[in-house]
Amino acid sequence: MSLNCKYEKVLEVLLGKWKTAILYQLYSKGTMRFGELQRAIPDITKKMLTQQLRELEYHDILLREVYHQIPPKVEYSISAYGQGLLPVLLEMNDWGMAHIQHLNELYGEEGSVKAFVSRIDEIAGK
Amino acid sequence: MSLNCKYEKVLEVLLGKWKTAILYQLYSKGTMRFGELQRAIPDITKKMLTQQLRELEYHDILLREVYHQIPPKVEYSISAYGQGLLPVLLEMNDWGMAHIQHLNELYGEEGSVKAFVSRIDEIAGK
DNA sequence: AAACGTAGTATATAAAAAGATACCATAAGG
DNA sequence: CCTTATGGTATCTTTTTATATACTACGTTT
Repeated sequence: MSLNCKYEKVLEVLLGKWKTAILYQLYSKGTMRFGELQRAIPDITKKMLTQQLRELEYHDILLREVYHQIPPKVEYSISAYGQGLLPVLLEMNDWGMAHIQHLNELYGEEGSVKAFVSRIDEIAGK
Repeated sequence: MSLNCKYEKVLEVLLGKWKTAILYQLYSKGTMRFGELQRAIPDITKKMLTQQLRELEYHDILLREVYHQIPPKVEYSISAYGQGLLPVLLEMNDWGMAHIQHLNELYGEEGSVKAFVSRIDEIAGK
């Protein structure tokens, strides 16, 4: 078996409450400005958006282009390297959708978070 | 594009500091007892181990078999359904290994966490 | 009768992540 | 000369996660 724990690296790259939403926007829409991203992702703060963008940029998933003008303009997009992550995300996506279905079958519609918590309590015998 | 944010579900399943290690053990070794898992994963506490096992059990990734004897014996293994997660993990694994390599090329060997932090600071202009 | 082994639970604490809010620089437009 | 727009940063508080440590149940062994 060639599973050697390195898939954790993917988790590291995707880790953070907002990465999913950011990547979804950028993979779908191509290029977006900072403010555009912020408007597209309700409730995210500038701080969080900046932080998560920097982390993705560090991992070379994102490209950041600064236009030196005032008011400032900064554009974000998926890098060429970052495109290579897409197939992985798509496979995760497929499994994820099937899993939501599976959880419904196991625990019913109301499911997801609510059922999750109470099921945990139940398993724990509370 | 069929990326619709559901890959987040995989993250949810894999979320938690110790899930990676637990799954690694169980996918590799098949069936393990509670204490065996604890010994195989240095530094994990019983509390964390129990919690993470329960979460994986909730998601039907794991099977928990209780032998009613004293001292107690409880065996954990990957469920049939959980086997379906393996291809996803393997693909994540492949990308992860390549990514570690990519980060080395970008930032050098000492890299990973240390370089990560300082690079973030650098990008942030500190 | 006390100690051991197993698979936990309970409770309190510390550390990490996220959120709220205020602030900054600068040019253009009124 | 005051306001607006943009893309942030700084600081503090709250929430979420993880850790440390002690405790339990019970049959078997010493």
